[in-house]
Amino acid sequence: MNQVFRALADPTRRRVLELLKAGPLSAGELADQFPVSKPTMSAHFTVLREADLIHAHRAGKAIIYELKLSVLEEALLGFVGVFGGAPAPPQILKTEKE
Amino acid sequence: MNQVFRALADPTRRRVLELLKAGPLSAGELADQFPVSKPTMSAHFTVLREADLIHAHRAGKAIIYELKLSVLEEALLGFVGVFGGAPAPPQILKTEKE
DNA sequence: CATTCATTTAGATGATTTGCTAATCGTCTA
DNA sequence: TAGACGATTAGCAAATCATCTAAATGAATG
Repeated sequence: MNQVFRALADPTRRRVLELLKAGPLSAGELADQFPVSKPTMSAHFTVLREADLIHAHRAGKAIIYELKLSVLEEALLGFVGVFGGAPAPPQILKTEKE
Repeated sequence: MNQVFRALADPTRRRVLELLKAGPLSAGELADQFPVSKPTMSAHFTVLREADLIHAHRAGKAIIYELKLSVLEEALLGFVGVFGGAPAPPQILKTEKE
């Protein structure tokens, strides 16, 4: 869980997760969305992978990343859950894609 | 919001928030719970204050800290909420907003 | 099988973070 | 008003982080 919060501390990495929520993308497709070099993006992917927030697999020359939504939700909701007090958090925002 | 995630990236600071959820505590009472020096804890409090996650007020010699639960919940639930199902928000890659 | 393409690894650098000790700042109290 | 007390600020060292360019790797293709 510490690694999840570490990973989430960087805006670039949070944005990567947001892009990935729409569906899997290759390292290159992701990198194209940011104003930093590909090696830098590769390092960000490593941090996200170590936090178990994304999963990678090779498809030909490309490497495809996909979001592990349940890990993200469990970490964040789990932490917020500790603070059970005020307005009850709606727990309905699970995997309701369309 | 970036500052909130930055603040949450450190385990000591997350633990401070958890201790504070039970009620306000002075800087010294908080510091007693951790194996680091008081100046170091003071620096952590500064980070939490800058993220607007805690509020400080003086009571005699002591400085009392209390959790701002709504700020924490809004940041975390707000972020998790983005992962509810809607398509990726069109956003420009300039990183950072505040 | 040499080349090209997608991505990662290596190695370096400047910025930021975390931690310390020593010194200082407010506030209370004898 | 002089200490004592709780906490913060100053100043510094060590570790980590985000970033870069150049080089290496793995897989497809002519």
